[in-house]
Amino acid sequence: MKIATFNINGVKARIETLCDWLDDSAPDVAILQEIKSVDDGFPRQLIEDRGYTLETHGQKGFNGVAILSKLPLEDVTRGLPGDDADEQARWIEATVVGDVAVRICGLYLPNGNPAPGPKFDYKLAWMERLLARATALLADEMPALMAGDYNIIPQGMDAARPQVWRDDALFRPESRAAYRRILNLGFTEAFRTLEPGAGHYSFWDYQAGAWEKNNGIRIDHFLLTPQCADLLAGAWIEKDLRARDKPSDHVPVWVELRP
DNA sequence: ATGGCAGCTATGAGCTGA
Repeated sequence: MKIATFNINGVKARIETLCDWLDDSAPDVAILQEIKSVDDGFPRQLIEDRGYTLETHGQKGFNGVAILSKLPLEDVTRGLPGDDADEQARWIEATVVGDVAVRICGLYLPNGNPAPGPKFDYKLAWMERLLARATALLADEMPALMAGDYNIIPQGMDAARPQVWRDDALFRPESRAAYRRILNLGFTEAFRTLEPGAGHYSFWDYQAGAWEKNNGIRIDHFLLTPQCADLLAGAWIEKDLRARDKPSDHVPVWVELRP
């Protein structure tokens, strides 16, 4: 089973890119972020025509996450537990029922800039709630993964120019420590586990020729529970998509799970 | 990453993103 996470930066602006990608790359499951659309505004028919079941958790204008699957989806939940007042659509869960059932959590972690400030506080508070959900997932002792745009540069090697990001919310010590606390519960970060080298990125800014200069960062990640890590057969970044017409500023990151 | 780009919005100049 091949699973991809992809921050598409607006489903209405990216629908042609998204459909071409589904046709060409054929993920069994796609976890999308920044759909920037309410649920009713999602071009559902184009997705279903391609054989996908679609579950969305949208919001007007910003944020918004979705899960697409060629296999049945069960037990869908929306919203990260822990703060009923949080209205930002950044979390969706569903169980994919294939040869083995896998709990899929799709996330769009807050950016947090400028730091310090209220947006940075929201990021860290959100990560505390993520830690709690991650702890509960581990306690279930089932194959499960949390994937999406983490807005975290885990290490210096995950940025072309790490010194530029030193004070940024994506790289500040508090952000990376919060990310490590989750990892250290016992999760496996799929890509880094299989690819120890530097120079692999999942985002290049639209500005200042970042793509042409390969001035990227790696901020889209798959975190696997031990039972899911046992199934890990591959992990890669679909970098080529960034060079196409009307690209997102992110590219898809993949894992393959094999029972 | 510095403004420069891109997408969104009670259509418009302002917000958000990373």
